[in-house]
Amino acid sequence: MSTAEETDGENTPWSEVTPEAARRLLVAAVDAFAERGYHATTTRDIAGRAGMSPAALYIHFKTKEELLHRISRIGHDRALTLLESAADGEGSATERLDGAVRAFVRWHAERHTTARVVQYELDALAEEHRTEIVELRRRSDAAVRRIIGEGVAAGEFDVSDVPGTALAVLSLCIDVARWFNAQGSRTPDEVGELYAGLVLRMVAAGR
Amino acid sequence: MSTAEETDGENTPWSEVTPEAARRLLVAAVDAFAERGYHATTTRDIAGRAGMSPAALYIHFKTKEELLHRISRIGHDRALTLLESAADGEGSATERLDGAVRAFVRWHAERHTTARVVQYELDALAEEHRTEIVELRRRSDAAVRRIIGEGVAAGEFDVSDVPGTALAVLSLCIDVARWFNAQGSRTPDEVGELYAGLVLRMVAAGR
DNA sequence: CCCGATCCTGAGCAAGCGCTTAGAGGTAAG
DNA sequence: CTTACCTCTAAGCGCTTGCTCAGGATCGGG
Repeated sequence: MSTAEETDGENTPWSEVTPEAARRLLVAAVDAFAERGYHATTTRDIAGRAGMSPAALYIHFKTKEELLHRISRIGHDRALTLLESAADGEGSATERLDGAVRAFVRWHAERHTTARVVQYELDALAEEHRTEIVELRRRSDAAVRRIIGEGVAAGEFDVSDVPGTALAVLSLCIDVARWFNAQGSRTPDEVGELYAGLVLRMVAAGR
Repeated sequence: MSTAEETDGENTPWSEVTPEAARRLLVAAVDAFAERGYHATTTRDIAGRAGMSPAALYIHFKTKEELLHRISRIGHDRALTLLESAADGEGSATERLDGAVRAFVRWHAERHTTARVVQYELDALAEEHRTEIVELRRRSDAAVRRIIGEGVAAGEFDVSDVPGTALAVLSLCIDVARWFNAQGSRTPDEVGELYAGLVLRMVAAGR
């Protein structure tokens, strides 16, 4: 609904987009795409939310699809960075999996507007752009698989189907973007805490 | 992609839709909506897939949205029936949760075309239709919550946040519709088996 | 003052959209 | 045969879509 959630933070989300007018358009597009979906959003709506005329959009972006591509690319880069730095960090596999799930879930809840576009509008991308993004997703999958695999090797986890479990863990986290509501009763931190606990139970070695 | 997956089964999925021409249109709409999304699908495309002229659609359905509503209603009815009959069946909470997850996941995998429309095109429904459907979803949530709650009461499960865990279980199952691919390496049964195991670990009492 | 560069608007084009209408073709009762 | 009904099509209406283009406003350097 509002753009408030995107306008700050420890990491100034869209700072790589310049000039400022282009950033305003992009943030407006994130809101609109998340609210109604890519195909149901008109360029007039995006421009209107950014306080500009429809033609202004085409000074900064060649097409409506380029807007989606830039959003998707930046979002996937951020999500992948979160996962890989958790996977390659220090600590036991248990600690790293806990951290990865916590960070990934927090991002999907806190930035659920962006995440919704990133996770559910993949099919609207042009062929070449989609293949680029799919490669980023493959690396996300690999990061989670790596943590779980190392946990099994270290005897911390008991998992018979590592790829399947990694898929389920990612799937669980991603779906947060679909149901999370900022007005709801849970904060992003609480959801991260809950989910990290559930995931650790899914992989925990017997006892 | 194809309509093959929808054209049979133990329960003849769209048998309640008559006459046959209307059913053909509806099945075509399911395929098209699942493939490109509701808004990106044209009435000309739906009619074309069903081998009819664009105008034929309007003899059987008043609007494009009515098609989506009927698909969504029938799909949600089926999903809810699966969950409630598992929840109210016989056996321990463990057995019932296992059965519920298995059946719900199987449905999302086997009928992933339908499920994708049912789960991800809610926002495209008219206000009155969406509130009707949301009520069905509330009952799905209640069914899962009931099983888990009873398992906790019986000492079979150890769950501190019952609503949160029920939400996560449903979320995990629903997201199968997003990633499941019929050409992939896993059968619906295998996914059901894997997921039922993971869910039981999530709620299992210590040891 | 003029200059070019940058950013934006008003007006609008071609194409495609959801949906309607007039009427054709087939079937079956009277 | 006529008549009524149901199913479907050909044609197209009114509107919205993504996008374009000629030109206006603003600014810093000469």
